[in-house]
Amino acid sequence: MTNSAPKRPNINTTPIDIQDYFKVAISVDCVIFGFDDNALKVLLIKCNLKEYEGSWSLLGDLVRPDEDLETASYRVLKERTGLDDLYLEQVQTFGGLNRHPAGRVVTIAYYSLVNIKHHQLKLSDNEVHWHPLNDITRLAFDHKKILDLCYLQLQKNIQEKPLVFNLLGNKFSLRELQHLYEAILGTKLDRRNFRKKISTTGLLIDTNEIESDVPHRPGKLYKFNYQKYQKQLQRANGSKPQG
Amino acid sequence: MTNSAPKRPNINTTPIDIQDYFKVAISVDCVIFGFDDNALKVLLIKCNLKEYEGSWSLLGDLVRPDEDLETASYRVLKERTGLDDLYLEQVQTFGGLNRHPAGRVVTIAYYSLVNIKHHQLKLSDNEVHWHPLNDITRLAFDHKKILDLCYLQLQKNIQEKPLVFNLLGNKFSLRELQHLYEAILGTKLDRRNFRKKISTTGLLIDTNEIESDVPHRPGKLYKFNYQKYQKQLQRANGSKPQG
DNA sequence: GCAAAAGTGTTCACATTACACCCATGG
DNA sequence: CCATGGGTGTAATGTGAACACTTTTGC
Repeated sequence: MTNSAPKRPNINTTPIDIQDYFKVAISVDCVIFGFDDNALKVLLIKCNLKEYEGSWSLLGDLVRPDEDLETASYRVLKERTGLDDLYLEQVQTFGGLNRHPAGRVVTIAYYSLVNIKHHQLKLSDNEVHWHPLNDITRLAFDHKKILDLCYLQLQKNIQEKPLVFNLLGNKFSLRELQHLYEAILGTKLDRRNFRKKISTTGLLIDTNEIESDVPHRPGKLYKFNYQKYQKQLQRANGSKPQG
Repeated sequence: MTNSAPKRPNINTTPIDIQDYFKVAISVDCVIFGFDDNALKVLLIKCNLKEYEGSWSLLGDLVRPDEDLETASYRVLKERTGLDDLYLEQVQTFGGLNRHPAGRVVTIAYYSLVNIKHHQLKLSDNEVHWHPLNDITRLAFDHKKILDLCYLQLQKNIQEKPLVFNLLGNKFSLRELQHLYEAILGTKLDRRNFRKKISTTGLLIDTNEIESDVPHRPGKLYKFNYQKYQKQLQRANGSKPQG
């Protein structure tokens, strides 16, 4: 913000009533990624605006007058997935003039990663469905653009921050984890190199359990070491360059 | 966004008139970095709100009703520096409830890099000044938080994208460039490794000129190879993982 | 000739890549 | 016994970090 109108008339050369500025609505849109059947999926809802009848859209809502952006995005996440202990990352803000038929709506995009199996029963609203990312070609509003950017952001982040564990169950095999990485990155990975890389992070805890019900030799099951991850994060931030 | 109120009453459990949502203002705030005297600087303006009298703030303005976010941010940049051929990067959006005394103002933060010498004469508004980044301890509103985040973003970006050349003159020596990197990263760099690294990018053009008026052996002067950089960008984006 | 910075290569540690075989399980 | 994936190591290559001496110029 905002050294706006009063004492600096040179900035706003065309005089506009200050009240004309306060006619925007803010929304949040959440790109909620899930992982199932070795495919990345996104939670979408049937759009209820006649302009986009039959289209799907991201999960979003207007930000309430008494609500800050984070509160709103976590509210949407909670309302749609029942989950409230997840990480939401702000990605970008979209403010095109005609992106919403109801008026000027500026939207802030967030993404989150959820375990499909953990909350699928809470999807009470049957207009909400998981869609394979690769099948999504069109969405309402500018939501396809938002989705693409959030996916790109996810691809970037996975290299630095192994937060993708949220997409898997509490316990998982290295195969599941590798398939997840492959789905996100859109590439095949070398099994031995992948396991070495993961193992050097030291972020996996061997549960001493193995898979069952797999039609092949069962793999070991691991848990994510959240504590150790938190400590690593703190160390990393503590040793940042000055500033 | 925005599957807002009408047909999905379960989302908004407390009924709020749709018009209550359209009472927000949007602003852009630009963190304009410059480089001079081997120090990173930021362009600040004296805040003209009585609530923050005497404080400095970032350069920002309300987004006009008929203006999208990019247009607004480039307008602010142009108005304050006279420059219109620069790169502006959106960093994050800040929407805290009480961040602005005039009402709910959600601001989108951008940063840009400008050459101080190239535009200093155009700073007609004498309430606008360059401030060494390291001297800035307080700003109006939440602008210190915004500044810190933009600086962090700049530090991240410099590793991947050598856009910082905008901070230097058309021709520059490797010493100037290294000092710039050191100022941004807040660290000392090894001269030989730095020159090797820069030289392998192939993005410098030897102008066959040398410095003058330096009290030591003059260094070669280089130009940034924008064309080659653009091509590298395109190649990099073309070979992205599928999506 | 002195101060100050330009210019220049090698070595080492570490990370990334490519690559192949035997093992355990379910069917 | 067959199919499927589990589990494992090594060599080659590339990348980042550390490090010292000679050269050129202004003063």
